[in-house]
Amino acid sequence: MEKQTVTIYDVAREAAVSMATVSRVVNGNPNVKPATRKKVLEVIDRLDYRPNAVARGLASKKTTTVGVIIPDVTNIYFSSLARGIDDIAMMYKYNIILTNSDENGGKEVQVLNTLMAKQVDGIIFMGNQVTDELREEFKRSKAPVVLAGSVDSEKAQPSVNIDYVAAVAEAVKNLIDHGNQKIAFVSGPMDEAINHDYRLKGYKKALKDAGIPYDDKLVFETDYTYKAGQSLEPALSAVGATAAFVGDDELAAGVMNGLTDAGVDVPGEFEVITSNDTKLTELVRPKMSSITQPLYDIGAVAMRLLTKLMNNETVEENTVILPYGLMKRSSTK
Amino acid sequence: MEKQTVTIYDVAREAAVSMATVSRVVNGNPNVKPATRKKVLEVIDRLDYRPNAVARGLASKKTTTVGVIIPDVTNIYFSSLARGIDDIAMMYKYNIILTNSDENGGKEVQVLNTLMAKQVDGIIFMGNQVTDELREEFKRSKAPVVLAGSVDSEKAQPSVNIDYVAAVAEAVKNLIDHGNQKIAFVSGPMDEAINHDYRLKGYKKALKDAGIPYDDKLVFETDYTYKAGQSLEPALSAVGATAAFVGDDELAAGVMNGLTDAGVDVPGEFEVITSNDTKLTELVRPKMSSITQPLYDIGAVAMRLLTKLMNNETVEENTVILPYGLMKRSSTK
DNA sequence: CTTTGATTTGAAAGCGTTTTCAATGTTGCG
DNA sequence: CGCAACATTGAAAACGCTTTCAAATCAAAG
Repeated sequence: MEKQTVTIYDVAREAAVSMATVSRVVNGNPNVKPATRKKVLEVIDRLDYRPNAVARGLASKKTTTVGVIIPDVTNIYFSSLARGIDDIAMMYKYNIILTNSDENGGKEVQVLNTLMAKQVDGIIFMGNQVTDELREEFKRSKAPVVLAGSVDSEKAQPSVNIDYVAAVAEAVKNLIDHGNQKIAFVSGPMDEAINHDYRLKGYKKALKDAGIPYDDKLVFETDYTYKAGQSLEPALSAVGATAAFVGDDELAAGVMNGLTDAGVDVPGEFEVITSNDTKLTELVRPKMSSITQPLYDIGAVAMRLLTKLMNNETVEENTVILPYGLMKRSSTK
Repeated sequence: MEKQTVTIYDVAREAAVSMATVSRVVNGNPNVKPATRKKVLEVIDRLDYRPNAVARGLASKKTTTVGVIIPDVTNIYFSSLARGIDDIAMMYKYNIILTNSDENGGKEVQVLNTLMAKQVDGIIFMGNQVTDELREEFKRSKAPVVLAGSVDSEKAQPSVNIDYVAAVAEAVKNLIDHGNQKIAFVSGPMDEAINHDYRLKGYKKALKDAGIPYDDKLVFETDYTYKAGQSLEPALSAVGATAAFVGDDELAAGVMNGLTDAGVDVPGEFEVITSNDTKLTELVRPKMSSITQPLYDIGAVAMRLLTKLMNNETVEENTVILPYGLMKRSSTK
């Protein structure tokens, strides 16, 4: 009992018109006499005809789907962006092909290629590192690519971000204003542009502005996991830090809980401020102070930008910077 | 400077063979003389030919993409499943079209239709409620549908889950064993099958086994948000509950933090046990005791099952039940 | 050398749309 | 009533691949 598929041809026959006409009514083309349109619509309804998007894609060279490369859906920072992306995509009738990259360069390139093979109309890339190889692939892509919540030091691609340097500087200044002199900088891999080119820069700037010498013993490079943060406590205490700026919320929750579990009072003896303002900041106790970012909007704006690019509309500014803020909760004084 | 696309025809011409032969080598068909294969491969490489998946999909009636309907990517329970799904999908060369449904029946039906229009080879559905309308759509779909971490009271679709009734019963029994008599049941909407048909059933069973009368004043129906949980404290105290079973981790974090913030000691004065064993359970303080579920595996197994269905392989059992456990952390005695 | 059977190959017909271009209908106006 | 101008329609050619089927080639056996 193989399910029978009804094609545009069937509709044309039943309605006694040509395929072209059916195609017109399906696509809302106005050049169809109302009476004809009605007749066709009735047949479509009666036969329960549904246009085959693949055939449509082949003929029109538009698939109305965009590729989204995400490090890990399970990471709430990125999934928040993804939610913004999907909502706007849906609003503009696009679908999302979502793939996890684990920030693995090889996998990213491979995924990018299959996305291009699938003829996506555009691509949104999230990830902390844009390698040269990736940059090359972006260039060769006929589908526009925009980066969401992700930086490329070369600034070759359209992107949507906040001003990380300023945000981190402000966060660190806040810590300094509270009297902290030894402030740890805790981040993911330092070979990622966002860490060495932006966050660290903001950190150094704040120190410099306050006349505090930079000490690389206070820089902790680790990976973005709760566990990694949690196990940082001994080291943090060892260098005599009294505060920390952390580049990721889950990581921050880890360092905070690690501290607390070791008997260090947060924020009494140690302040921590984090970066992404995800739900997590509210779940932990004490609640974490954080740089605030319009997560959903970063995704949404990136997708909106992509729609323009896909439409060949001229966009005034390719790299958009959204506003950030600082939210004081209970992990800082 | 429109980017030129090279087609199978170009390759055929350059290699002085027919399209059929090129197609064969691209698809790894063994009926090609090694020398020919080599020649074609060289041309493919030289021209940087990449097969157009859309055309391929039209011709072969297979798109190697599956649709995934998820309530909200931002919900870590579901995103954990999604991660399992994507990994296995990738392993079998499939891509995922991911769409958020917000558990909104209308949106689900609509999304389902666009997925079918896009000719996905299969569909994975996540959501707490399978409405009649949805069930109808599933039936009419020529692509197989499997439910992941989601129940359908009619059991009409293949699915992958744990034994919710038993798991909840065990969790509640645990609470009872600790001496609690008034145990709250906190869940999302009771019109969802998973709540009224499974979790509540398990709850009642545990009570009955212990000879404790069921009292519907102890049943709290709310939505799956942190805030909702947090604001439950007054009500919880009012009915004199000393423990709660909660159907969702974020919700549970909310009730626990709400309790704590109101000065109630967890677990000293009030125990809470949650359902999904996501990362969140470890982030909050006290850490939450939970039913454990193989989240990643539920997604992975669902996807694996789907690949079999898509291949028309016979599967021994359509509804697979994965093992659960109980993890004691610090929110219970 | 033939024959025979197996291996390789190519021609061409789809797959289900969109889109172009020409043909046909229709309307308004003098 | 005739004609220009515009509205509506249809025929057929793509789109880029897979797949079937028959033709061509080849190797081994007689």
